[in-house]
Amino acid sequence: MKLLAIDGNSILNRAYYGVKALTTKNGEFTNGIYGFLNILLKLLDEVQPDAVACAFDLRAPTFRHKMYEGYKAQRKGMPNELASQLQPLKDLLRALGYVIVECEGYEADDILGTLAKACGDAGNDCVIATGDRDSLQLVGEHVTVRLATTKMGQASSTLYDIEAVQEKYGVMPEKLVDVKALMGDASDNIPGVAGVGEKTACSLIQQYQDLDFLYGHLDELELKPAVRKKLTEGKDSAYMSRTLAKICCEAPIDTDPTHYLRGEINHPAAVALFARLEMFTMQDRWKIDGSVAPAEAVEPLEPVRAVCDPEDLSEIIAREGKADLLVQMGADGEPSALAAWCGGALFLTRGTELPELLRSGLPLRVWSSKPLYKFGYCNRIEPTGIAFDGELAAYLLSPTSATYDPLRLAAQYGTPAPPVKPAEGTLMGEYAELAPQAAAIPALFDRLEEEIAAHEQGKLLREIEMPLAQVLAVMECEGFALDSAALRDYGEELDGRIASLQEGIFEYAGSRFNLNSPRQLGDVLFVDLGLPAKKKTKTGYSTNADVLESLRGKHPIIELILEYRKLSKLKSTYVDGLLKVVGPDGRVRSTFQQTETRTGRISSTEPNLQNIPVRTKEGSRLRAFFKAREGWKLIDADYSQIELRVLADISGDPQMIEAFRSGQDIHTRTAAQVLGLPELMVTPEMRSRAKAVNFGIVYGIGAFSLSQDIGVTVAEADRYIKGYLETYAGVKRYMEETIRSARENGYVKTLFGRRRYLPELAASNKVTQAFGERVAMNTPIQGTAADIIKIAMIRVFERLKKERMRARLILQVHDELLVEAPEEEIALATIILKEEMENAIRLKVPLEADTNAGYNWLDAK
DNA sequence: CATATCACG
DNA sequence: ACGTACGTGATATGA
Repeated sequence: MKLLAIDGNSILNRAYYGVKALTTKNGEFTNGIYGFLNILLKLLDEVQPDAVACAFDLRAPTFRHKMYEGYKAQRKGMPNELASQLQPLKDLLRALGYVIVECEGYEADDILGTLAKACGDAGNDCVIATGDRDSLQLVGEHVTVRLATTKMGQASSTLYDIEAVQEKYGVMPEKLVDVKALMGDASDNIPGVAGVGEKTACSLIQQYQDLDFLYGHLDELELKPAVRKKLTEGKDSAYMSRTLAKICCEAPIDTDPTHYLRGEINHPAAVALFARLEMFTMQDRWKIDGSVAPAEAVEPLEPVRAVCDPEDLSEIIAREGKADLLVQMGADGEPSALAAWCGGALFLTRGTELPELLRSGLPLRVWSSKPLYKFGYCNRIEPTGIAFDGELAAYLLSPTSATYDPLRLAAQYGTPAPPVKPAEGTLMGEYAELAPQAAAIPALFDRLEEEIAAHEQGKLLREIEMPLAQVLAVMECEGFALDSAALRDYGEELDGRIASLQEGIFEYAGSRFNLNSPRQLGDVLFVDLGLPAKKKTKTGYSTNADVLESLRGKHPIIELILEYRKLSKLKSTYVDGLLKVVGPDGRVRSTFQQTETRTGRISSTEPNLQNIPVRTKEGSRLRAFFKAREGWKLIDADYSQIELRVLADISGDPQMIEAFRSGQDIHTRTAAQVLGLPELMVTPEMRSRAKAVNFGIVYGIGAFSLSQDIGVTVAEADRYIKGYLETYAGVKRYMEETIRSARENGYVKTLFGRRRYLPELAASNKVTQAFGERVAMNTPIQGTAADIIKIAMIRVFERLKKERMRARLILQVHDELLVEAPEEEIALATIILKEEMENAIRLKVPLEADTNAGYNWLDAK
């Protein structure tokens, strides 16, 4: 028998400090667990044990602690980020079938000692895995220690047997306690003998074996007078230290190694934990079945009957009056497979019935409705029965998750999928993958609905997110026309300019190198040309625009590099990037992600149409290539200062409310109010600083960053902020109150009940906490603005439909909507846009939207 | 696959 | 003593 005995606390500790910060998208810290599992995998591979015991400290005062109060008293408590990982780690180890050993009044060390001794006595082998050198005293004929380390995320361990200990310390393992008795151990608060360090202690024990002999013959031994004096004075301390250092080998635990044979894996529990920790690769490495294998389900569930390829699915559903659907959509936007839960049975089909089901208007609960709306839009069907979207519900419940997978969520919410049993005469075949997912859905939906209700997010889900899915679907189908030919020409122009800039840069540099490599560029600028380096990154010198800007005028190469950067960004990301994704009909179709951001905004991918250049003249030329179709125009409408208006509303600050009601320019007004001047006296510089402060306030301002932004001293920036918060005392109160309530509840929410959890606030790291506070201040503002424009989008969509217009929404850019309309509809569509945006909700201040029409996006802005 | 950079609100 | 504004996505380099 070979037993692997693990010092759980010590290994977790090593793992935590050895693996860089790692959190789930939710902010839960996971680096210690991750490192622990890595080390464990490695150990299992190296040691090939028959049994494994994982020992952990209990928080209760320990046996040794009681003997000497100073012991470990000063040892710093675990940081919160580590302590929070202990319980999930233990749960996970248990789920993986390992036995956890804890013993009231004893430390993990003592448990290891007891196990090692019992193994040795019985002639079994014991390998101790720890990060702590204390355990080396346990090494013996049958006992070895593997000292684990994690360097740069790489797990490795060093093997210590009797020979290795002797080589390293020059004494037998069991004498290490005597060495420690003399030298002490600051980290464990073992005093030792004052003035005796490692060297002296080792050589004394090498010569005289142990404490008893040393003190028994102290007068006869040849010792330096100074050493003799120290030893004499430190005798009591030495003996007490030895007691403290000696690991107890008689903890009342089960020492039969067969007790520690690995048990059955609890797949559902493991899946749930791995999902929560977002360790999907790790889950695979532990060979955990993500589909929650039926045999190991916590409570065996009745298998559900699956009927494959029924001919009359629509009839069955019509009879039942409702169904839960999981539709697999192909790349072409057509359904490739469909699973329907109806009347307690599962029906699997190829998806040809989807049109009929969508047309029926029967209440359907689905996972991800947007693809269904897209399919409907392409096939001139308006699905009216979609009653619940599980994916959107899961997003609202936890907007920080990385993915929303029904099986993982079912595991997380404790609603495991029942096993699926094909009905007689049917073969699962191509549904093998869909069926287990579909089986998870009804119970998960029920659970999600309960949770949504408990969080009071029913309106948010049903009146905002779910209707929005249809609006986004239509926007994705419509796309945005791009003048590819003109864009290609522009690309060629850019190529020419980029090439000549590059030549100029190489000329100044005196060498040719890869200009796109910040590392190579850094070497050229700060080594070859000897320019002063401003900032460093992890990998070298920073060469970002801020740095380059500050070097302007120091060398003519700088200007060229800035220009090169600007143009090559335009060429590669926008010209080439967009040309790559234009459809055969000359339109680009973005995907709008509705479950991506932590604040409730939507995002846009492949291509991202929410970051098309506009701030520089050169960049905004790109917008001219985005155009309306023949005979149509674009209407652009954007909210004016929506975030500040939201802030005025939720803070209720009378000054700020008055500022917006007055209809004056907000930044000028802010400058005037803060500085106590009439608005006419506000200079452009004052206005621009006030504007920066306004922005800063929304983000959770800091004096340092503001000073960077507007180029004043930190002290001056600090004065601006103080002045601002004095003028708008209601804003100050809001910020404080929001943080307080975030600490109390663990989350912040928007006006419409959208939540974001903030585990960062509980971190022990000050920087992390400060970040949590800024997020707490910013999220309700950004999130409420996101809620509002979503409402506006739904209203615009509905109005255009009701008025039977051909105009349609094609894009949203956070505070801006773009409508494409036939020329004859422009006037009406413009009014509709403006009205619906400004009236989406009634705040304490008016909402304003500015509109503009044009043949391309540049003109319309 | 991580890092640096830069485009947007 | 330290790090430094909120939220995104795409591209290129280099380990």
